[in-house]
Amino acid sequence: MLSYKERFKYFLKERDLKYTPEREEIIEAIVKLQKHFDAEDIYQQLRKQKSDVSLATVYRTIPLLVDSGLIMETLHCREKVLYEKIYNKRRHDHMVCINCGKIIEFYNEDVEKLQDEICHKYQFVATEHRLGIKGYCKECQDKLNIKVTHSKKEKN
Amino acid sequence: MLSYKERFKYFLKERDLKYTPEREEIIEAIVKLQKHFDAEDIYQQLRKQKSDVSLATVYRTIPLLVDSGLIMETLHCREKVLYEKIYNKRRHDHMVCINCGKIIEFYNEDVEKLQDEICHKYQFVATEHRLGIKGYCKECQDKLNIKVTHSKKEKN
DNA sequence: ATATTATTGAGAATGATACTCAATTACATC
DNA sequence: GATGTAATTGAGTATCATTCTCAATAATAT
Repeated sequence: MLSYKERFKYFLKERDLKYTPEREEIIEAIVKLQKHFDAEDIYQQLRKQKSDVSLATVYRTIPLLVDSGLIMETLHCREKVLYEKIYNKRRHDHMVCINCGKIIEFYNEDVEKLQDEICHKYQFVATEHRLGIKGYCKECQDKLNIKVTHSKKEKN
Repeated sequence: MLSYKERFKYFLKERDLKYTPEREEIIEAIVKLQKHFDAEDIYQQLRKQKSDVSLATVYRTIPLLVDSGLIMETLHCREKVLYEKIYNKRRHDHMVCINCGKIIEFYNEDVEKLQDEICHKYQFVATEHRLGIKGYCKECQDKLNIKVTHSKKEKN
């Protein structure tokens, strides 16, 4: 398994694109970022590294990072696109607490099986899926005094 | 089951908000809209109805429509939020063709079961979920000569 | 070393959505 | 039906993330 830098360099070469210092610094930045991040987070991390790659270049580089399989768009939150590193990580889905904003990652084998089943039925070839569950995390349930009533909708 | 208008009127009254002609015209517009739509689509439908509700009012009304359970945010496409009517409809998920953009709706009971299971494990209380599958629809598979290899990732 | 072509930064442009504010209106109460 | 009050409206402006433009620079192949 190649390192992030090597993988990116290889990807660029494949497409006759150039491996510039700016692109290297961006790779260094995303490697350091944890969890979910947006373009601005990458830009701030670059500042921390004393790099002065422009925000425009960050935006220009994101599609390359996505195409090279290093990161992927995962969540839309408050009109922002969030990314996360996916190279060398197993895929997972998300639960988002609508009270505190906490993001919980989970992996479930059955989701993949279900996807296969559904795609087969509709003659669809999937390249990816995203399952997002919104609701309340344990802490917020306690805080807000929400009672657990599994998936039963309250009548109104 | 109340009509869209009655449901909205009731919702507004509950909150001491006013049922204005503009809001009524917006309701009439969304009732006529099919499938997935955005704020601009509502605005255009209003124009067709010879209503001159402003776009600002459309944006202001959308959260009310969401809170009243008449529509819901369903997909993010090209940085736009898409909505769809959900009142009196059973919930479903989506497959989106990344070639032609076609949206296929599907309902699968097991998705709900899976959600319960996952939420139970993580002590999470779900209010909603969204499963989106991206890939290629039948027509585009044929057009692009894509072979079906269910969910096996090609090695690279 | 040179030529070619991609890349960069800066700033302007875009486009969806939100805000501001004065004028208007819905509705509860009289 | 008239009145008061708070909600609502349209128009225009503001915001904010993202994309584009363009001239200057730099990475690679030869």
